Amino acid sequence: MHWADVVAEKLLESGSEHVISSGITPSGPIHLGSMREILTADAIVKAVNDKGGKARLLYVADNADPLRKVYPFLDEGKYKELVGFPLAEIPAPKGDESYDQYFLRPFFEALERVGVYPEVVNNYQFYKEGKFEECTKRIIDQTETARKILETVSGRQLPKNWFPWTFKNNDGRLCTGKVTKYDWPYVTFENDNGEEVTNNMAKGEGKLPWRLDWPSKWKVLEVTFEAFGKDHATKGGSYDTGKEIIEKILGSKVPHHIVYEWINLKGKGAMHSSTGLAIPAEEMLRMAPPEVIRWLIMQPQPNRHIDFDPGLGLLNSVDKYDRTEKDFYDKKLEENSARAFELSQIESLSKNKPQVLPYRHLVTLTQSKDGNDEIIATLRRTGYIDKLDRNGRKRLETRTKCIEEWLEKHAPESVKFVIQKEPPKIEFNKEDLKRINQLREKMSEVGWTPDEIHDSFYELQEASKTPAKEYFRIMYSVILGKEKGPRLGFFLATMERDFVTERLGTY
RNA sequence: GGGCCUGUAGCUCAGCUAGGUAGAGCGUCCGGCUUUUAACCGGACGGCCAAGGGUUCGAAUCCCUUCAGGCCCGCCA
Repeated sequence: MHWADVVAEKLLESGSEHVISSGITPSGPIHLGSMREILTADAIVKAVNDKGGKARLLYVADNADPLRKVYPFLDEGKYKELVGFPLAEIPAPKGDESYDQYFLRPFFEALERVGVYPEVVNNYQFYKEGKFEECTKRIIDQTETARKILETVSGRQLPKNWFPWTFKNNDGRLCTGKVTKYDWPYVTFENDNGEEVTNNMAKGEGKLPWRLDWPSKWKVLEVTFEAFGKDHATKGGSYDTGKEIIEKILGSKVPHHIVYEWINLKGKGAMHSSTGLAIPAEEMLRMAPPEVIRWLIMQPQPNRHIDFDPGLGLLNSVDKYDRTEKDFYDKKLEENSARAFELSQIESLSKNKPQVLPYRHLVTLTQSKDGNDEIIATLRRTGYIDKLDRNGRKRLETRTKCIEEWLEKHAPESVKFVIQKEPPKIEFNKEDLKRINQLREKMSEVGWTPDEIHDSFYELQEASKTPAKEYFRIMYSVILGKEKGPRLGFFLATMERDFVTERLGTY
C-alpha cells in the first residue's frame, strides 16, 4: 500500500475528521525541500478523503519568529539593524511588502500550480488576536512542570529564572530577560540595559518559545497529523518535548506524524535557504511540469532522501513521468506506482490517456521554432500529432514554457543549440566538401519525413563506405556550428528542405 | 556524545507495515531493426538481500549485535 494510504488508514482508526498541519518559518526563499513537507501532507489529506474521511490542510506561517541573522542573500547594511524583529514586522528585500509575505507569496502561488490549497494560518496574527492566551496561561501556571519536561526530555538546563515567554523589548526586538513582575496577562521583565518593560501576552507582545509554541498550535488548531523534517524528530527534540507538553500541560492529544527526509541537490548536498544552496519552489515550477514535481515526491517513501538533479536529470524525470503515465493507462503499473501517479495529478484524473509528445522533441522544437503555433504546425507536418485536443494544447503550452525556463537556467550545454542564421565559417577539407555535395543531392531528393531523412544518412553510408557519423557531424556543423545536436531525422524534418539544401550549397 | 534513516543485480530503486521459491528500469551481452543530443523490439547474463547471531516448519521481511554511508540534535527554529 502507498505510504499516504497507510497513514490515512491509521488516522481513520481514531476518527473520521482530521486536521493535517504543515508549516514553515519564512526566513528566506522557500525551496523544493520545503515543498516536500506540504506535498507529503497534501497526499495524506487526499488519501484520508479518498477513504471517506474528512481532512483539512493547514499551512502555518511562523512569521512571529524573529529574523535570526543576516542571511547571505540579504543586504548587510539594511538588515543588520533588523535582526531580532518578527519577520512579519520588517520590510522585504524589495518592494513594499513585509519580509514574511515577500517569501510566502510566491510559494503560495507555486502551491496553487501543484494543486495544493491550504488554509493559511498567520501565526503572528494569531498571537495578536490572543489565540494562544489559554495555552500561554496554562503553561505559565505550570512553569515548573514545563521546565521539568524540557529539562528531562531534551537534557538541557534552563536558567534559574526561566519564564516560558520570549519577550518583546521596548525597541520591538524579541529578547530574553529577568521577570520582575507577573500578573496575567502582563509580565514585566528587566532587559539588558536594566530597563523594565511590560508585555501584554494576550496581545502578542512577545511569543512562546518554539518548543512550547508548537504544541500550542497543535492544541489551538486541533491538529491530528503533521509531517515534519528530521530536524524536529531527533531524540529529545521538539517533537519529543511537544508530546509531553500537550499531554501533561495543555490536556490535548498528540498528533500523529511522519518524518520526511531532505531533498539534496545532486552532487551538492541538502538544500538550505539560509546558505543559498537551494532552488526556490517557484523557480522549480517554472522549469518542470507541476505533475512531475508532485510525482517526484509521491513516488519514494518519505523517509528516503531524494537526489535532485536540475540539469539533464530533470529531463529524464519528465520522460520517466510520461512513461509512467502511459503505463498507468495501459494498466501496467504496480499498486504503489499507480497510486503515486494518481496522487501526482493536479486536477482529477483524466479518464482517457492524454496525448503525449516526446519531451525531448519539445526541447528541440522550443529551440528551433518560434512559438507554440509553429511548434504544433511542425509536429503535425512531421506526423507526430494528428489533432491536438484542448488538454493536449494546454499541456504543450505549459511544457514549452518550462523548457524555455529550464534551457535558460539549468540545462546542460550539450542539449542547447542555436540554428545559425548565417552559414558558419568552416574550412572543410576536400573529403568533407565531397560529402557536403552528396548530402545536398540526397537532401534534395529524399522524402521530407523524419524516418526517410534519417534513413538517407545510412544510404549515404552504404554508397560511400563512409561512416554515417561523418555525415552527421557535417550536417550539425553547417546548421548549428557545433558537431553534435538533436536527433537529425526529426530535427531536419522540422526545417524547410530548401533551407537545408541552400545551406549545404554555400560550402 | 546521542538519535534517525539507509544498505537488495554494475547503477537507481521496489518488495519489509501483516514472514511463504528474489523483482523492475537502466547498463552489459546476444539476436532483430539502416542505429546518435541517453532510439526501438525480443532474449540472456547478473544477487549468501551489508555481516553475524536469534525467533520460526519457513526470514530480504520480526528481534539483538556489528560494520558502512547519509543526515539531524547537543545555538535558534
